[in-house]
Amino acid sequence: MSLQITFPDGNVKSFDAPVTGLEIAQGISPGLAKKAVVVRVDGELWDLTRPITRDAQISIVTRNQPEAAEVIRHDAAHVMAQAVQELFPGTQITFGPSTEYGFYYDFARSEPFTETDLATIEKKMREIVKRDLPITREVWPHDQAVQHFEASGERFKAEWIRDGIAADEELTIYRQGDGWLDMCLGPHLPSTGRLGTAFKLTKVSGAYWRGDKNNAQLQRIYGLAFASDDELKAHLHMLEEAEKRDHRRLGKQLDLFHLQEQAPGSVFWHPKGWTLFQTLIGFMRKKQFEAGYQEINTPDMMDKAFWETSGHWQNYGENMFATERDEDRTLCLKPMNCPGHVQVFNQGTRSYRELPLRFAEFGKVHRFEPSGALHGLLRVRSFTQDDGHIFCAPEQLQAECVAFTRLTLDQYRVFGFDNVRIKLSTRPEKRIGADHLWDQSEAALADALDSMGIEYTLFPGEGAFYGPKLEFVLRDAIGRDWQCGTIQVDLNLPSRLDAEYIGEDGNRHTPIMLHRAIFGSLERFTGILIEHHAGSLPFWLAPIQAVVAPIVSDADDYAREACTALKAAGVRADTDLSNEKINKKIRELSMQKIPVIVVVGRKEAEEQTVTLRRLGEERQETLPLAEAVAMLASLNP
RNA sequence: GCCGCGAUAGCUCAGUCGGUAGAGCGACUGAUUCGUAAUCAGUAGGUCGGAGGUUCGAUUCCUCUUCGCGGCACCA
Repeated sequence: MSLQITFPDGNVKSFDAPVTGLEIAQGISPGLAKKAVVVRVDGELWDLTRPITRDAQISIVTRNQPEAAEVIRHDAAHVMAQAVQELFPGTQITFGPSTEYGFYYDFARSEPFTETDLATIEKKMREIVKRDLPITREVWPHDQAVQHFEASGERFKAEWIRDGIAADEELTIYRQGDGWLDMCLGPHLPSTGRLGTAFKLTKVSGAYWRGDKNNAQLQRIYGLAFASDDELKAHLHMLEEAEKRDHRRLGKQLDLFHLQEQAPGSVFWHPKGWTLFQTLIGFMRKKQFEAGYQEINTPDMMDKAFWETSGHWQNYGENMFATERDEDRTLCLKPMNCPGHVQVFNQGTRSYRELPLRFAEFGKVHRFEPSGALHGLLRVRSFTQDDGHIFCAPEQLQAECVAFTRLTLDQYRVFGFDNVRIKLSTRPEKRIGADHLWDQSEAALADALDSMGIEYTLFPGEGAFYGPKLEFVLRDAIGRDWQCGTIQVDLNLPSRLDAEYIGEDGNRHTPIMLHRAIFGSLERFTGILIEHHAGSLPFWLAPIQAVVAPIVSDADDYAREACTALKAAGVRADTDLSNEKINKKIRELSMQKIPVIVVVGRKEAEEQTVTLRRLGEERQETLPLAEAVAMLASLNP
């Protein structure tokens, strides 16, 4: 027997007998063998100890390569599972994959794991790493695997093999040391010692077996794992930084808003937060006016019967708030603005000449979100949408999509979001509306993007039952994605609510309706904005844009004068006349993320000048008061 | 909604193996007027999330409950 192994550099080596990746690596250099994690065999990742029995192209994957991290993380999950079973006999293993920065493993155990257990488990993991147990791959027949797991009380594993793995599929078992084993696709490291030390257990939580809430509740333990200690350290540092920009923390620190238990999921906006909120609305109001929208306002509560007609009660009634009064009618708080907008459209007789008709509303909607889903400003039960509905003829669809996409991307850029991705979701299995309308609608969305040369990702079957949609996903300063804007074609609601217009041909037609939003939820967008900028909002958005800080109290009057001048020019200004040294004032105002500190001392008062210090800069700039006022005022839109 | 954890001064947090609580910052008062990230001193401030229970006595132990946090599920 002879086999040819081809290396990445094109070199070929012959072997007389099956050879493992580890042996090949050792043949090259002991250093390589030590750094090796897995071996790539004809594009597939294999265990280093798995014999290669055929001609193949191979490359040794070392731990500093990106593919290695996943193997290391997956191994960490297995080592953790073994540690848990050694420490807590009777705990069942289920499933434990690698994640973006680490791993988790779901366990079934009647007693809950506590935070202190994490330290114990982690210690045991380090012990298993030290034992340097060999990890070996075995192929088992299905029956044997089912029998084994059932005999050892691993009912979840047995179920998974019975239901989840086809009989003709190869079933691999990974043995860690003598006693412990798990069913797994692999690949794995040759021994537990290679895992290294760069891992850390982070949290314990609940999870449902196979992700279904009707199934058993399992306990999930999360951990981080990296190829090197430095990477782990860097990641922990990053997490700390992310925590510092948490909008809930900054909301308190910067006195923007608060939440309290009497109003779960609803926001108390403080003056500064509301200023920011209103600045966003004002900005969008202006942009939408320029884009041909007419702003309207529709009722917050409407008869339940109306929501039955629109179909919302049947589909989403579970999540709607309804009144309870001694009346023979029930009113519902609106979860969406669209039915109201159709009512405005329906007043009078509409002509094709009026189309496209674009309505906008900064409407506050209420949705009964599950208690466990609430999260600061990002997931609330009452929120304000920058909602809009466009009523148009089919042939106007594409142009409207183009206009909206342009408007949306322009606005995001202004807010500092340059990285925006677009998702196009098309017809699902269960849907209403004729296929030719779906054809037309999907084409309108796709052609709109193509005509602008904008890339997008297709999500077949992910559209709403009433029409296809585009979704706009923002990537923030630390790489997190947020879906905000959307435009959705609605082939359902107009006819359901009897919307009609008289066409050029004199006949009645049902308009096509587009739902669209750019911010989505203003509350949520505000939260995203706070986190994206880590609280240091750009000048034009900052609730307080400039604070005049006198150095000595002799300059207080001049400080007031300067502040008045700034306010008169439309700058959101304030004074800091506290009896503190300028050092303290600079510190406090910097921590409050005030974009511009206007320092005035005796010299400035005499010369009618001001000294500006911008947030995050030590550079100072002294200039005449009038000039400074004009300059700062010009920064506002 | 589910699993787990938590709730102490305006904020951040310490504490009490059951004997009615402390710090720093902030607030207030006074002194200080000091040119770019914390001047000094003093004072006030808490039914220890809510309701029940055990106990001579509960902020501490138990039960329920509300809200929050971390995930899971959900997100029209």
